[in-house]
Amino acid sequence: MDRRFDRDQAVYVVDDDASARDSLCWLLGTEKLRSRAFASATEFLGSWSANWSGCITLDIRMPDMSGLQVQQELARRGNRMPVIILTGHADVPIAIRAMKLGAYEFLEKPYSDDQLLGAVRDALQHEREIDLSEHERGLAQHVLAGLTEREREVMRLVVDGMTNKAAAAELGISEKTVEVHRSRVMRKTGARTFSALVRLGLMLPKSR
Amino acid sequence: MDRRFDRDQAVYVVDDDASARDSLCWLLGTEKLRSRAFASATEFLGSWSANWSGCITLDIRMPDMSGLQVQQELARRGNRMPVIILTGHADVPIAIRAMKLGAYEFLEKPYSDDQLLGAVRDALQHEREIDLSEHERGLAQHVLAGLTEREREVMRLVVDGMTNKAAAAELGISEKTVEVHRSRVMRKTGARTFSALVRLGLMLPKSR
DNA sequence: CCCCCCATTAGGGAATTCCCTAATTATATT
DNA sequence: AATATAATTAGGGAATTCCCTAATGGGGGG
Repeated sequence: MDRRFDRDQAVYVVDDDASARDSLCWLLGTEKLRSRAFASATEFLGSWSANWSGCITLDIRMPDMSGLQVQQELARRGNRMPVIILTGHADVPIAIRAMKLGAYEFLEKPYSDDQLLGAVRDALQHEREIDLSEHERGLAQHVLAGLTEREREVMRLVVDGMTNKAAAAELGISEKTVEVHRSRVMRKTGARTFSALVRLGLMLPKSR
Repeated sequence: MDRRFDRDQAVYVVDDDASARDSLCWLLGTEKLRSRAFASATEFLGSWSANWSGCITLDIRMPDMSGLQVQQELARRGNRMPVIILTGHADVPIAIRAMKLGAYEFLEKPYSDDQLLGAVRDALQHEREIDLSEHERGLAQHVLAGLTEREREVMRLVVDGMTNKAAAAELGISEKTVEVHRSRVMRKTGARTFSALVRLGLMLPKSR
């Protein structure tokens, strides 16, 4: 259920030029890097999935859609993989736009094998680090999702600083009930201390 | 004492070319934007202060130091002002490096007045927004700084989830003492609930 | 129809927090 | 020397949390 453990990284190669694709994938293969090739932006965006892991190499000049447009679309969809722009027809304004759109690296053809492999390795490492820090958030969301509606409600109030009594009054239920929910929340979330619960609660969708 | 209210933004113009400086400052003046000019990187870095507010326009090619080096130095010093690169001798690799160093905008000479003013306005707006969200952190740091060493110590432990008893054992002092420190911390910080204290504590320099 | 999950309430006891007053010692400031 | 601040400990009482067991009613699923 938790896709966050599909941590097999791949390099997603998007380029309309078949020979460029092939040589790139071959190069990556020699370094034991898994790659997957796409002949067009639409093909890539069509199969893209939010739980892919790795990085993307993107050509700027493609027939169906520019690489910058692909970047925009990826950003809109919440993509987390670093994007490496590879292009033979670059100028400064395009490079700047790509970087503003969040590109991780921007290489002009011709680039050396080492440049490319270095960029890919850095990107993969970067993604691992990003993902690591977001892993906790994911776990938090997961356990939080396992709470019942009422439990989340109670959690929100007590984490916000209310005493059991105040929360009970707020919800119009008995203090004893709040107590039960609260302890169940602690058990389900695995929070051993109240402060741990507060920290967890910061990831709750904000209340009122 | 709290400099965060010195919110007068200025545009800090760094360029070794006197005529470029002058025309830029004049242009900014016509739009009621305050500016301050520096004829060299060293002059600018020499007067730079952490509590300046506004944005920076930087030439890349300067005699004493390159604009990229200035960016690095600013980053090292924890500069928060957006940097706009203005240069007549740009190529793609330089542009990419500048962006990776965190440049907010990168304009090639000749640029239009509108381009420049647009970039400056965006940068100033951006800085205002950044600063707004960091204002709370600043306030937190401020109240936290008003605590004594011992109080911070106790706060760290209890916010970390320890009971008074456990914290007392950890510090080798009486539980009663911890109690006193704890309540004083609550009073000094203005935290009315424990959860508020925990949230405040998240801004404390990391513990063990 | 029975079983499980959810929400609810209850009693009771141990541990803890919260808040009050009060006192001692050391260090630093005036 | 007198004052102020910081750190320490103490007693006591009200409020709260924490943890245990126990029971009731409503919904769903098998």
